[in-house]
Amino acid sequence: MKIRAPRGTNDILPQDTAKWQYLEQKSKEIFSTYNYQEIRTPIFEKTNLFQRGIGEDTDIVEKEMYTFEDKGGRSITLRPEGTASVVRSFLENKIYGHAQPTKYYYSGPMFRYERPQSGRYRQFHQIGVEVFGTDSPAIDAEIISLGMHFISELGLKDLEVRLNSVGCPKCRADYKEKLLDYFEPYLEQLCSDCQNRYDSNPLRILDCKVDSDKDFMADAPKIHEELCDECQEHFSEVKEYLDLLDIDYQIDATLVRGLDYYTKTAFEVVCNELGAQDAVFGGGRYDKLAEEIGDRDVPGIGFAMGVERILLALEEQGIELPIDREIDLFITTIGEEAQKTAFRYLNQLRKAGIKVEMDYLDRSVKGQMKCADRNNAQYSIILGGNELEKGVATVREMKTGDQEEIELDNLVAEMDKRVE
RNA sequence: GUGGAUGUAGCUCAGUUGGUUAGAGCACAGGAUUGUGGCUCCUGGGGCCGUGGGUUCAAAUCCCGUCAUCCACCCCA
Repeated sequence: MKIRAPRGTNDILPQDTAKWQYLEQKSKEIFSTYNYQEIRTPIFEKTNLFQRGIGEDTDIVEKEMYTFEDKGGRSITLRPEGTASVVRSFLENKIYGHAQPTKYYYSGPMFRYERPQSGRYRQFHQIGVEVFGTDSPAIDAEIISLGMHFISELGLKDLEVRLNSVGCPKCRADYKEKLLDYFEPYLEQLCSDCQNRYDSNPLRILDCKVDSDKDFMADAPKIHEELCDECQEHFSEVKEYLDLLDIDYQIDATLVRGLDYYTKTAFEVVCNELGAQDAVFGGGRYDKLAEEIGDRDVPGIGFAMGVERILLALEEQGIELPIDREIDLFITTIGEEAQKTAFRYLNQLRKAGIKVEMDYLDRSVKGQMKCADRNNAQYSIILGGNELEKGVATVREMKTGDQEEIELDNLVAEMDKRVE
């Protein structure tokens, strides 16, 4: 086979699409009980939306975007995440003029040019939520609770909520100074990556895997201890609301969002069975993002969860989603005349809403029965010369092997009664 | 972008120090049972051994390139 799916992309085949459908349907159900509504935005946007919305200095923008020029000479990018588009839409459609808050959810494919590995693909899928128009700490707790509600409902276990606050531009700038001062004498001892981080993104030094064991790490200043009064207050209220909901969490000082418009709450929910890419969902508050993209000061917060990662975790934990793979009946025929008669009944049964299948490959009776079995048919109908002569069909209940004859004229009505 | 491992049947994998028609289990098809699934037995169809080059009398096996997959780093869902 010469032509293959591009690197990092996956076909989702019927045995899996059933799981995807279940997941999507379940998420919609739960999100709507929290009064979140679906929003659908384009899968591609103008490149500068993401440059502004995610940040020029991020890896995503620097090296991971699928960017191309369209025939009109515009620079277009396949969305690498959902938030920027949703914020853009919120501003463009002037939703801020409506009563707030606005609570959205979305789901769909995202694209990042990265080396694939477990739980990471070039086309991957996220289900996410965004809330605009309030900076209430209750909403921060609500979306964490909402995400946990959803994945717990699926049966996932061994989940850990990690929580931090990255402050606001003001207190974060002060903190950065403190951090730089602190690390300056140790600069020589840091790994080469961290020496770069010292200039580009000092907060990242804190969760470096290479340097984590070095003794000076433990005493580095923690951001959640250096917040300004407002951010401190917000953070403790988020914790209070989470406590009210009995949601366990761990404060994680290494959890950061690099950019200036990310503010206050940052969180991540990890699953222990997942290996290196262990975040099932993650998000945070971005009170300065709307200002960056548009010119409105609108607070926002959201999370995104990785559908592939959820599926992976479910598999690791041996959790079977309740998926119905049965058919109601399978029609087995003997001879051409029976086959044609069956084809008519097949049609009538289907129109009555009964899930029916038959053989199209001229298989032997035994082969057709096998087929019925493989399809998990509840009943199989046998139609041959004997039956045609008597004007009946033999109906076999597959589980018990019990058989009875039913008048062809009553077949649809009788089967309708029998199937569940 | 960096590092490591791996590519043989639809799937999981054997394949000896290079040696003649490349194997097994599962799956699939047919039969044992003149018209009846699940168990058992028999038979059968399926492979450019990822791909391109090289070494050799001879390559699935050795060497190099390339593509892909997996794992990890970076970063993130």
